[in-house]
Amino acid sequence: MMNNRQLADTFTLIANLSEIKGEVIYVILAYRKASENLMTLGREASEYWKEGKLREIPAVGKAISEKIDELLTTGKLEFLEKLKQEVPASLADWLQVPGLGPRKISLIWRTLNITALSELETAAKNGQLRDLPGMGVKSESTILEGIASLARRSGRIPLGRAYPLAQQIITTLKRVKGVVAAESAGSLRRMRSTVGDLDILVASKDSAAVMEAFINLPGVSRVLGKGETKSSIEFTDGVRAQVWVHAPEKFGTALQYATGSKDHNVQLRQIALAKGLSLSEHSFTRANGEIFCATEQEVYKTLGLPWIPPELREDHGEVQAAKENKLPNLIEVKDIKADLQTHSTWSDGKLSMLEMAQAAAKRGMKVIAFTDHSASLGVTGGLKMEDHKKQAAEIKKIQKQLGDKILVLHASEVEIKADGTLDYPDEFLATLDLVVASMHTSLRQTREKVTQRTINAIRNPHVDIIGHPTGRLISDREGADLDMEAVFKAAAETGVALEINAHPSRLDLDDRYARRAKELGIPISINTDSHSEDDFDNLFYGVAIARRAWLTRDDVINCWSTKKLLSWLNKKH
DNA sequence: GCCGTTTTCGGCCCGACTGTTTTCAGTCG
Repeated sequence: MMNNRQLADTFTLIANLSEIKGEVIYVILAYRKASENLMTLGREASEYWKEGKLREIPAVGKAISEKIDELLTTGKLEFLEKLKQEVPASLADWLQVPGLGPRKISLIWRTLNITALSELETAAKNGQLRDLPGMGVKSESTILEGIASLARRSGRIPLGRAYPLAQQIITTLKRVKGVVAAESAGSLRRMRSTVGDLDILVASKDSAAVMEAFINLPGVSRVLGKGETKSSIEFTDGVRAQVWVHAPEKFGTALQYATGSKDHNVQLRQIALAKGLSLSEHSFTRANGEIFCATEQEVYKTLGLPWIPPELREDHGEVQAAKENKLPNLIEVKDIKADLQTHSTWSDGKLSMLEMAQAAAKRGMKVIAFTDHSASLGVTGGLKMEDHKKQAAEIKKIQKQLGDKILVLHASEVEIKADGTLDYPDEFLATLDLVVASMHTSLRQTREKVTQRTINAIRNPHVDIIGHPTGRLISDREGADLDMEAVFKAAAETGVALEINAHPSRLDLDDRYARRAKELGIPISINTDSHSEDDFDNLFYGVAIARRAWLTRDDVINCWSTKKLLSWLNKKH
């Protein structure tokens, strides 16, 4: 059975090959849109299919639902097979080469009759491209550089890497004379868990000075383009950044435009048109003049809408919600009062429990749970049952030192073992204040096995939270092949919380699953999984994912009062 | 190919930048 990612990949391939073939652009956009929506869907398309409700998926209409049906029924798609005979599938890879688009690919392929990327590289090196119509020596070297840059780049950039890098750039640009404001934009500002490149927007009347500073940032290896309003660069590690400079009085429309998403912006432009206005990054224009917006608030106000937080701007219902004044009151970092997964020197943490508790208290936490690993996770120095007596004694001791600054909970991150049992017996789990159950091993088990394993843990009467439920590591490994809908069903029935692990290499649950979990009334827990003091600052990323999932403070157990949290925990311990 | 408080047909993706050109086509976000 094909999963959402495989379906999305199929429709992206159809879009790419159709584009090279020369299909009308709107057909291609429709396939891309459907592909994107499949990727961000909180449920498997196969579930919709079983219910006969495929067309409830946004951007899936008659033609695409029929194709999904064929793919799920037979595993194949006649339409795609035919398309591949017209346009060799390997040409789709060429689109990844920066500077190469469908027109040039089509031209090169049809005239030189080559289809492999390696053949393209050879042709460029041999000077076979420069005589093609509309191409020259420069386009040849652009293509060669593009192929080389493709090899250097390793896919999308994790948010945890992109965000600090962008902050550095913003700090530098803010020091340039004439700069009034500088902010991140694009998917970075929307806080997607990975971003394609870094988008930055600057308000200044002196664009030249900003551009000069931008292309001279440390670590820049290539300047990909430099103009008056837009420039882009590539760093030695292949990361790309782009800056727009607009006059301060246009900053609102420019920031709104640059933040996207594309589909969100399309929605806004349509509302503008209905009001007789045309919205661009520069201004609103109408028959009798222009309206300039220095802030985003003014942009949304002009459209008759409340300001929409960037994390929601994915065209996932936020414009409709804004129209009805039903935008969620999104959770903020300051709402979080408890960190329910942290590690100390008792297992693989870097600091003592006292040091960790003090660091958490400094950041406004009222409760910290030490969830040092259980015994079977040997590499982490996991605790045997008898070790817990000593840990409990130390907690008693440090609690006296800490006073009422922060409450320390004696907990455990208990391994969900490959056979589906937990690392400690139930009688022991009952004695702990809190139990997080997580999987770290055998994540590649079959869907049935790994799903059942997780459900077993959820159904254990003493488990409070499932830690990093899918086990994914961003840009490193896919999560387990879980039947998430079955996992959600069990969690909804038992009231077990699912974690949004805030570590930027995890961010697990991701936003689409967290949103689905909320829909089903499942409590969410946002934890840093801290192993050192700096790790506590990752909370910000976890909250960002929660905001992308439309969560409010009521959805997240870490925001509850200590009293409410303890009474929730006491039911199981 | 999708979608509908203007539409079941006609919109939807438009502006900046580059390179190859002599007024524009292709790429990108």
